[in-house]
Amino acid sequence: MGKPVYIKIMEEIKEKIKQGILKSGDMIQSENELAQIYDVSRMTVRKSLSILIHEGYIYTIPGKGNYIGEPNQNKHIIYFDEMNNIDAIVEKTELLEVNVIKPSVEVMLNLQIEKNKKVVIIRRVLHSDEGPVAYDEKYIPYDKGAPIVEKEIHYATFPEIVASKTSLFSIKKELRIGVMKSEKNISKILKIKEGEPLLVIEQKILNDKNKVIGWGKIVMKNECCKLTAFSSYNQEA
Amino acid sequence: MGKPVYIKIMEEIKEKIKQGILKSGDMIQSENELAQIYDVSRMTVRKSLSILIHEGYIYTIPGKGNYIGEPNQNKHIIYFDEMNNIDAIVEKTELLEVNVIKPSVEVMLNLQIEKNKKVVIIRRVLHSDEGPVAYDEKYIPYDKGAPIVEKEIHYATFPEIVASKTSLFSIKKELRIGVMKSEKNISKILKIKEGEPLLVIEQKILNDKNKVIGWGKIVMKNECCKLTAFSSYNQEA
DNA sequence: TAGTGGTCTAGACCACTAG
DNA sequence: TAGTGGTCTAGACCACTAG
Repeated sequence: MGKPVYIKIMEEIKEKIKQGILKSGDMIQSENELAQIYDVSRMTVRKSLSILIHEGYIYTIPGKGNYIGEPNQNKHIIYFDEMNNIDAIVEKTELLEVNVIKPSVEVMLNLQIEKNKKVVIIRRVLHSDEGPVAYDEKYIPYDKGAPIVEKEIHYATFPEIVASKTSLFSIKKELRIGVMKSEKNISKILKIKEGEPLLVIEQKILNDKNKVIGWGKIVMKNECCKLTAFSSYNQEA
Repeated sequence: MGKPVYIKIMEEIKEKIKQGILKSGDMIQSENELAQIYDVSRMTVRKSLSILIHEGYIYTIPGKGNYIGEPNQNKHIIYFDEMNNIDAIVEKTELLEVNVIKPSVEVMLNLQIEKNKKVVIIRRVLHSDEGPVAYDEKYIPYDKGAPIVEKEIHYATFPEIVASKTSLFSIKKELRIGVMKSEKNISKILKIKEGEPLLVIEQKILNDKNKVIGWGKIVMKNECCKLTAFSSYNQEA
């Protein structure tokens, strides 16, 4: 009912784009023209347009005008968090190991550290109410004197574990999704046959200066842990 | 150098959040106070805050104030498009089949159509310069009289194929990522051993009214097609 | 030179919150 | 009742574009 004017204008233009009345590359009316047409101030028009810009419907060339964008249907949003997946909610975690070790080459490369630097290893098994669903391995560069509190690690997500050192707001995360065949060790842990396909999700945690402050991978049984992603158009609306 | 004032204010507040000076749940100064402090108009302050809101740093309770949010490190952005993956760029596509068929139960359920409705099936193999990398199977509800142009299908992504009927702006996409063991047929096509693990990405295309207008799945050889996702904080900055 | 978008102001009125 | 954010205005000056 009492929709603000800027929302109405935004929706009208969006509708024209969706219906194809305005097409990719088309220039839309200038802000001044729109202000006249809708009998509002230019600032109100700009508020409408800023939403469309944010959602990717239009883009601006300063000095020229506003144009209809190219629909980028390849951008998606995915929610991932080792504790709360869509299909299986983790009921229990089992801490297999917390230790300070010499890193393997793989870990060294991923953490971008020197050879003699030690790392903290954390190994967990995540259980749903129906049994083990995922095996989780995380590595953090070891700083002398930084205590490792096992209790804190039990139910924490990776960002939370690393966050003791920095604000959760200042870290970035990178996921890498792939597959692998279940090996002997993992098969035993997850109670599956050897050779079964597993979903592998690598997590890299970066700080504000793009320094790697954590790396790990989680391998998941397929049946319980599919990932879902949504195209980002219209999502924010 | 000539950064706008609203950017500076935004960055100052963001920095305080990242450094932990302002913590989750804290209320920040009111818009009027900030306007006084920075000696700008309230509208300028609001512009700064709107960025922080959009990026998830703060949230607003009307009538009360603006508050520091909870960092949601589980939201990621992933780019996916069957033609341009990160590791393997598709050089060539091979069209195996374009046909109108009676759908299987799986297809029927996913397209949410009735039993007697026919569907268009499109089967492709995607090749990089090093050989086959993915096998792709798509289904579209068949409308009488809608021509299927093989040429158009060859290099198109799924949204592009469906888009002839609607604007690309009015569709939504849903991905589902999982794994599977390579079966006989697919093994032959991708030239791999049976039982090898494959990444499976289901794509569901929805129109404006949330009606399914396309469903398909693409299975990818692991070595060449890892997916990468990034946490969405700081991405837009 | 006329027109475009980018930034910014100083005000207004509103619904809502909370003492 | 004083204060908060939400909406909106009518103006200003700027850098930039393109004829």
